[in-house]
Amino acid sequence: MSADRKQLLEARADVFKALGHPSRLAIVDALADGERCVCELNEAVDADLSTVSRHLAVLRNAGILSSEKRGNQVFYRLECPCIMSFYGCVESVINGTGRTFELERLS
Amino acid sequence: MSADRKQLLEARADVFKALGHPSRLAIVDALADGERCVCELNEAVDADLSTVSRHLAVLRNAGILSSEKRGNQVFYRLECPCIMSFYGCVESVINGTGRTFELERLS
DNA sequence: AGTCCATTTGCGTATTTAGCCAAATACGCT
DNA sequence: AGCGTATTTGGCTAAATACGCAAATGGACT
Repeated sequence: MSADRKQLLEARADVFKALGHPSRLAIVDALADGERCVCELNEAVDADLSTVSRHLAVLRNAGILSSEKRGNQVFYRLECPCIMSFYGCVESVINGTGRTFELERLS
Repeated sequence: MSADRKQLLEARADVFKALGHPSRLAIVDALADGERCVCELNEAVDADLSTVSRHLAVLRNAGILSSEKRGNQVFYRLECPCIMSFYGCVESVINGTGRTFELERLS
């Protein structure tokens, strides 16, 4: 396997790894319809604020979120809303149906 | 957060977690155009056969792959090929462009 | 029963990740 | 400068994950 390919696979894996935690998916959901500050996200996640902050860092490092400080607060937003389009397929995996819903057209 | 929602988020996270490893993504790629036996997949992955076997188990448990034993070989296949459609968006996350390529139409 | 082949599993170790608390930082306001 | 609010970071512990080696399993064939 070439070094380039290995790098590509690692880069992709990092994105999926970042999505691989329920709290982080809750954060992504909460950002689906626009930016939120950390304190709002904290309410969506049922974990210590410091833990939420670390989850946010994971998502930001993966390139999934971007953040902007305004005044006292830090606002996070989805960098690539296309992520929301994963769920149809993910749900089909979960249900074990093999169905692909809307995304079928793309394959 | 309701128990149902928590369960949904965990189920989704399990799928992403399963995809969150470069060797497992290499396996998924190798299965993109049809089933393969373990020994073929082993060649695609540069790791001990026992490690590959465990990666396969992770993907199967997540519902991403299914397996069938024929003769003394085990064949794996992608249960939901729609997963391949994730890459456009994932690539855009990696590139940090915010572009969504083909998937944009779906959001 | 015995052998070969393909795959999985038991087990030990090393690494990574998640979580919390407490301390640090950054900003706005007085 | 000093205070209050918002967020991040240091440090620790517990739990989960990844890995290879060696042993076990299961099927096919003699």
